[in-house]
Amino acid sequence: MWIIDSICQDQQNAFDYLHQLGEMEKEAESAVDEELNRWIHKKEELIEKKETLLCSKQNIWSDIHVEEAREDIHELKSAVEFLQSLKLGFQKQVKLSDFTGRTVAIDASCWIHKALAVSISQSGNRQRLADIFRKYLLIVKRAAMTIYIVFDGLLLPAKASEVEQRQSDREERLRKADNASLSSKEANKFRSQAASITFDDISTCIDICLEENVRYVMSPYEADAQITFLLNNGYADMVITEDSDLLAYGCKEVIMKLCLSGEGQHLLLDDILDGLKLNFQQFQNMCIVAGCDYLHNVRGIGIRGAYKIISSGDDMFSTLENKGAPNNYKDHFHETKAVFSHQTVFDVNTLKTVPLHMWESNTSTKTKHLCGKYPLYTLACYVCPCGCRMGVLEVTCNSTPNDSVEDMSPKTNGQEEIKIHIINVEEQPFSYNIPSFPVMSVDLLKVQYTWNGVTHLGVINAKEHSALKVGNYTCTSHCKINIGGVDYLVLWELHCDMATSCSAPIDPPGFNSVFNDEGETNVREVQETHCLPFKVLGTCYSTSRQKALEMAFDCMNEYNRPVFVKLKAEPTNQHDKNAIAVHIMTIDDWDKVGYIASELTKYLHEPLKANALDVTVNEVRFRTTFMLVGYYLTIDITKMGLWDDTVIKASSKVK
DNA sequence: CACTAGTGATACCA
DNA sequence: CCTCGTCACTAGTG
Repeated sequence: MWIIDSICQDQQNAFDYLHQLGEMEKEAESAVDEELNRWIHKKEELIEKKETLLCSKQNIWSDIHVEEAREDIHELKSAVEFLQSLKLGFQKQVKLSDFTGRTVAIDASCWIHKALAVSISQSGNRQRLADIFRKYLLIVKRAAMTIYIVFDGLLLPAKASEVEQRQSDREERLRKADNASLSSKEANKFRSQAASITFDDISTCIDICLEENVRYVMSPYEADAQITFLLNNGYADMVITEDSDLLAYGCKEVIMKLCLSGEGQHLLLDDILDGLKLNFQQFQNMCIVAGCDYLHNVRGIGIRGAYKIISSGDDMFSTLENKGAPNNYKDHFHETKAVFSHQTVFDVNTLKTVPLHMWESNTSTKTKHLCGKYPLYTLACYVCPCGCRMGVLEVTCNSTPNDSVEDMSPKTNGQEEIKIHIINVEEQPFSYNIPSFPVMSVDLLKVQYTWNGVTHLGVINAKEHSALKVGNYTCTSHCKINIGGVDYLVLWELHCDMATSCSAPIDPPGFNSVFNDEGETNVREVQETHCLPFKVLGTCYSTSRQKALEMAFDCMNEYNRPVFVKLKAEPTNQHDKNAIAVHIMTIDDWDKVGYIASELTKYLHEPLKANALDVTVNEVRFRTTFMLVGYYLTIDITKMGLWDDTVIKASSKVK
């Protein structure tokens, strides 16, 4: 604008100026060009860098097999769905009590994750984690099963993109949670989705295992491989887990989807193999061909495609190449197979890390590295099978698999009994942080003891043996430990040779005799009755209802004490004059926990008035699906004569 | 038609 | 600083 003005006022000057401007523009242009070139160059650099990164990402897949195996889970779930669709009937609904006396290995991570999600969605913090974890533990204990809890091991460096993706997902959810327009309840739900397991959480759960005298194993890498090892070597008979990938590892007997009522789905690998007419190797191949992360499935090959290829008996690699598999597919396939077969696990007997299955002699060193000999050292914790105390063992692995753990393995078997004489106990405990695992720390006391006439240095758990005196002891659980370059023997479990006091576990309060009989007598005397389950709605409406139901759950499952139910019409209910509320009594008071579905109330009013209904608890169920977390109640309503078909239909339709 | 890949919605009563 | 969802449905493909 101003230039037009000046043209009008002084043409010559203006033209000069325009000329100048033109020169300036030229300069500017070349400057822009330069800048542009710089950026183009930079872009090329970045692309190059990105390619290098991508390349190295492929090369270091050994480090990330934990992440990748996670992908398998997804695919294998569809494998199970597929099996279901074949209607093989391999899956049976069972109760845990059917397995009394068996030894079970449990994948702890699914419980922790579930419990954490519940805790945060309910209260916004992690406080209830311990509570819920213990509940799960107790239902297995109550079935009188021997337990091995298996925790996931050290985290390996994960794929950068994967981690970023997950991180951003989590941040997105947290951002949603901070949205002010949401109620605190909704916000907590978003937070629960963003929650991730921390070392503290694991520590909490380990403490619970110790308190409950439950053996646990810290797996060097994946819990799944560790569990498979326990099963293959007879340390456990069966598995409890949420994931079906245990089947692909070769676990024979799996219980999935265990809920707090003690019910779950029971799977036998042999049934599945029979049904599919495959041997185990073929089954495992099928699972891999159907796709996992670092060995992505060939586009267009899903679970059925994989099944067809495997069951046809043709050479699967040529078939897959025809379908567009990349050249290196075969190599990657074998590497995947190795991770499934030879992943490093912890041998609870020899206290060494070993491959899940022995290596074939001609396996390349490179492939061996892929299965978890990589870290310089790892750690395994266990509770000795004879006693109840924890043993800790530091296992150092060399980076070359061949001379893996020979030097560092303890000379003594941790379960072998030794008779010792303690001659000196230091007064001041010191805290020992277990290397590479930040949360595990124990307070130890240094002691001197003689064994076979030779004096040794040892340590004892300060908490457990605070009042330990000099004298003769039998040690039933011990392991070697190295502190500041000095070897000590950790004496986990000590029995004084003179005293034989043994504190029995405390039984839950015995309500049984008082209540057990009367609840059932009424039902039995009535003949020609018909019992129908009714779902109770609105149980998650308020925390008071949830609290009452939680109490009911504990009464039924922990104390074997009956819970009484009654129906109560609410003619004064503002929304529906026909409303029928459901009340339960646990200890001494009636609590309203929900309502009968509105479409069913009309069938109940008359017999209710006539006092002709008998109402009992069918089940209290704890559910943890997305956005739906809490205790749900189903009641049985029994009446004289048969329920009408319309009622049966309507009742089954509810929710 | 059989199968796969991708997407979106999911919850709380009377 | 820190681990995992699932179902039902649809559009697309060979």
